[in-house]
Amino acid sequence: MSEQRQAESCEYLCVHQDTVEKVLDQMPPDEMLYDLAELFKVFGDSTRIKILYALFEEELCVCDIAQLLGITQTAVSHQLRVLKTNKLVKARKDGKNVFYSLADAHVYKIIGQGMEHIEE
Amino acid sequence: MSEQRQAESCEYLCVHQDTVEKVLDQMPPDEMLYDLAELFKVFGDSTRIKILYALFEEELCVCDIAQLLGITQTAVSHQLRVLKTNKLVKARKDGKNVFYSLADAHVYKIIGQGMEHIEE
DNA sequence: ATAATATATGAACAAATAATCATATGTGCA
DNA sequence: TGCACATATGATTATTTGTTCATATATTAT
Repeated sequence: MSEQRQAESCEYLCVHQDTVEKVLDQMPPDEMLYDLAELFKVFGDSTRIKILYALFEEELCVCDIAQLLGITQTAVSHQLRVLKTNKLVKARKDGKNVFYSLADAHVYKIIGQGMEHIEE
Repeated sequence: MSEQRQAESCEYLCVHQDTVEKVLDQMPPDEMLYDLAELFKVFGDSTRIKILYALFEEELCVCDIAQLLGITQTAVSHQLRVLKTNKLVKARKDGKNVFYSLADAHVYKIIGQGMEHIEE
């Protein structure tokens, strides 16, 4: 069926068939590219970026983050859930508080690379 | 005004004030974090990720990309515009064709870091 | 047990966005 | 000049998504 859609999409065939096939060979599976987009989507929101950046320094509880960013506790909780689901932060419960911290070093690296790009 | 919202956001002050202030000191300006989110938003769509990945190999014209991904030329053009606006791809005109290629090495690096994270 | 606080969650709403359709622009060729 | 093709663009629409509001859950102290 993918063949059909391709046929529809480009009727007049300017296409360099050999090039297209070569590139197609080296493309990762669709599912992986989809997951990758999903990951970047998580970074693609300023509230979540701010949360991640705040956690660069040290672990913070939900209410700390809310005050830090000047947004409601509810909004923070929702976004923390997104970040946690995508394994970008981890949670540590301590009494009534839940302290969040970065899950691993990839978060630094990804954000770092992004920073480099916009600083041009 | 930011002060007011902060006060509203956390009425019961579980907040560790010293920690919050320390983190606040080290946060980049809001505008930068906003730009950063905008950049990642561009990577946060599977069509655009596929286009970028396809361009890893070599430059491609619009119609090549359309066939490669099995989507319409119009959809490709729209997304290429987003990518170009954000300086992730550059265009080279050759007769009726417009060939697109990656704008710089950051694209590789950012996607590479993302890949590392999902491969776990 | 009850009250107070910290966090989480579900539903609803508003804003953002990606694809589609129709059409415009630009380029090469007869 | 006129036609065919490659790409771009504007408007519309359907979907996604972030916030808010109301409320639920969990923990501590009285």
